[in-house]
Amino acid sequence: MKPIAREDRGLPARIAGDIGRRITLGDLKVGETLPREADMLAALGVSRTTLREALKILSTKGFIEAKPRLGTRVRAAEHWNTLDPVVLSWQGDAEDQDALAEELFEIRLSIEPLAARLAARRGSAAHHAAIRAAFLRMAEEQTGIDAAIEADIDFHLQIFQAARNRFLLPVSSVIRAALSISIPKTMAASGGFGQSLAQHRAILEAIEQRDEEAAFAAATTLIASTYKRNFS
Amino acid sequence: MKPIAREDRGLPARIAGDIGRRITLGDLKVGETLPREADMLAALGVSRTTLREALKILSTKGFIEAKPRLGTRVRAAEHWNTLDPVVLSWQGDAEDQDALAEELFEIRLSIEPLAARLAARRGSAAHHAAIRAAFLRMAEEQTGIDAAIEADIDFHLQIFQAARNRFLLPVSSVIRAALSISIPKTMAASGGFGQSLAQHRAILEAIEQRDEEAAFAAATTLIASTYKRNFS
DNA sequence: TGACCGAAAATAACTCCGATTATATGAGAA
DNA sequence: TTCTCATATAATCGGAGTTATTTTCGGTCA
Repeated sequence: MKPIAREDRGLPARIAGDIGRRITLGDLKVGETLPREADMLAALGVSRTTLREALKILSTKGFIEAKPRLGTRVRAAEHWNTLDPVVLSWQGDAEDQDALAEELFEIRLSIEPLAARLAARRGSAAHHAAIRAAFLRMAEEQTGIDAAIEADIDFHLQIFQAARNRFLLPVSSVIRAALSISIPKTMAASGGFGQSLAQHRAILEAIEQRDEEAAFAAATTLIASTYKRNFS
Repeated sequence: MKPIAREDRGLPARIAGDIGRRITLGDLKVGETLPREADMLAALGVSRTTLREALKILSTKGFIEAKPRLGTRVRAAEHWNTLDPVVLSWQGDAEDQDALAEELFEIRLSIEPLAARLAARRGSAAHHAAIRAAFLRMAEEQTGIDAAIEADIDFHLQIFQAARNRFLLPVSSVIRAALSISIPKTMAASGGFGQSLAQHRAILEAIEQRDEEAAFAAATTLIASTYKRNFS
């Protein structure tokens, strides 16, 4: 299983990350036209193709917009594809991380119960088995803290898989990236782990019994209490 | 105001669309390695740079994965960035459009009430005014059917703007693309328009009075009844 | 004299091209 | 079995020509 998602492979991706981070940090401001192609080539020391691919990446993520004669401009934050895990990792360096985490919880509180409900409704037996397997790995005493975190993340992802909704999957990739950051913080509040485990079990059993409402409610409880542990 | 979002500008984007559609249509199957660079160059009649930028676009949308010596492979559908409006438009040509529309309604039913609640909680006066303006344009008798649809879409988008949640915005761009397809169908069920208008008004007033629960409930009602009009 | 319209120039992104470099895989030998 | 090397393929490079859009300048009409 790969660590998280290293999409920083390749020179263009790294260049795109450098520029993207400078944008999220406010170093490059919205509306500003960044240097001309020729100037950036000299500054970065890469070839035109590499730079162009980097800019293409930023463009598909909604960060920039290139027009002839005008140059390449930084687009407003509302156009950014915040759900892209890579974009999220760029924003992870920004200073308003608490606000970002709170906004993420708002959307998780809305999405994860839905995923649990759909997983109960139309998840296959194989899907349910995968969820259970992740839970067992998580509950296993012997597993170390890192493996438990990995299993926790996998538990949530398997629920999204079981929901069989194509619009849910891209959201899950964000949640994966976010969980890998927030779970350790949650774990640190020791004693919370036992409670968290019981809440995970409640979700699992509701899904296996195809009790949609119970699954929805259990997921709501879990996210809400996780939210409280992180913000109070 | 721009028509919807013409991201088909540029030759690489068109090539990417051609290949992307072939993937969503199942012409190119998952796991399959598509032809070598050199062969595709000849088949498409474009330059290497153009093809590479097209493949880069597909890569950022999670459609393909390129590795030296192995070739470029089609990734599984669960990696696709379905929330990308462009990807949605590609899938619009696929055959299982009804299932896709149903999945979209599932997520809208979960997301839009949240957006309405947040808009009521922390939307500024300017945000609320923008929502009201969209509603008035929509209610105006004189406006033609096309303008009314445009206003309807704008109404929903303004709510997402007012919600001030960065993770909600990328979702809204999908809903915009989807609404432009589904609304005409809904409108066709004539008589529904009057009811729909009243439901929009209920959302607007709840938001303006900062009544979070009422806004949440009203949005739920609207989406649910829209769903029923489309699927029964 | 002032405002408006049209054509040309300037600028920057866009497209194309062929060569070179890096890397991963698989075959063959130790 | 393990290590090494050949090979196929994507990744990177740099340059030249093309296209599109804005700006500016010149002319015309009121």
